[in-house]
Amino acid sequence: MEEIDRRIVTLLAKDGRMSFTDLAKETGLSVSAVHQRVRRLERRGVVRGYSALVDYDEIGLPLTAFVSIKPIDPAAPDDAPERLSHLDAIESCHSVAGEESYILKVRVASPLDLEELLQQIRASANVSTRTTVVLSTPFDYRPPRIRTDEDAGDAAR
Amino acid sequence: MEEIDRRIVTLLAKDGRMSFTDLAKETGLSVSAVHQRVRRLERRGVVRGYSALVDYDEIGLPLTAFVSIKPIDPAAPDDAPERLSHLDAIESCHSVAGEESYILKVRVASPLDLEELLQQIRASANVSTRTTVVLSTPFDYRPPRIRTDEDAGDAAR
DNA sequence: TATGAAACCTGTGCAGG
DNA sequence: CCTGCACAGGTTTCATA
Repeated sequence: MEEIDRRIVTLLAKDGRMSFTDLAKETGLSVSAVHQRVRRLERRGVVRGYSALVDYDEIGLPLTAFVSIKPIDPAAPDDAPERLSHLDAIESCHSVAGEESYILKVRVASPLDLEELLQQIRASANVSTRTTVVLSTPFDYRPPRIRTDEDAGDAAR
Repeated sequence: MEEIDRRIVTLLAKDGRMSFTDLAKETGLSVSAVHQRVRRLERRGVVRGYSALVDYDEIGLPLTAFVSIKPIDPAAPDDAPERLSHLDAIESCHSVAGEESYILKVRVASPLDLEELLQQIRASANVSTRTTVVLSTPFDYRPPRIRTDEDAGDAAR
């Protein structure tokens, strides 16, 4: 991906509703050229979709927690993600290196709902859980800084 | 927030670029009514913004990690978030209950970049770090299920 | 890939209930 | 808080280079 595509993705990550007209102004391309590039980025999966960022307090899900899970039976096949995906309180599921096998991020309305969710997680995936409650969120969902080719050198320096 | 607003937010969380016309169709309201509601939701901060969801592998940041931090000097004033916000590899920063004080989610290009970032984190905020590397991400950024008023009872059951 | 022009569709403001 | 209308501006396609 080269410079202009990077710029487009950066802009759309910051403002997912930016118009093609504005993207064209920012990139110096014509509207149609930008249009083609955005569609291509979507098709290639560089841009996976668009989302409104929501205030979780406002929508009645003020309690966030990280839940690390570990299989009860380490010999059993690991299909935790499929077993957990029906629980829509789970926002994300990452397989991780370390003592536990997955880290989940969950959003619930109350401590009681968290308790119920943890029971569902344990029952659904046959795992033990370790929960870290979020107290506040100084920042979240910051858009990525998209690497330029020069950045590639940074790590080597 | 009542039913129609909830529906609008749900739809925009799933597709941040959905047109007002389509939102109107989905809600049964006129375009202008939807328009007013969306603007109001934005003004009230229920909708905090819009973002393109990006494939981090594709943009050259294939390595994700969770970094838990703990102050070296527990007596010092805790201004870690401000001290860390300039590091744009940090996507999110949550203050948490538990042994550590914050959990950061970071995105970098390589293990070497992760090493460098950890040094910067430790130096910038005078903290120790504990890092959990993400191996794969079965799912992420799932849109929330917005609570209906009936959901309020769930926890009590 | 790029462009400009044409056709069509949306966003937005306003008058009115 | 709703609707419908008007028009400016955005989106999308196409012919062309």
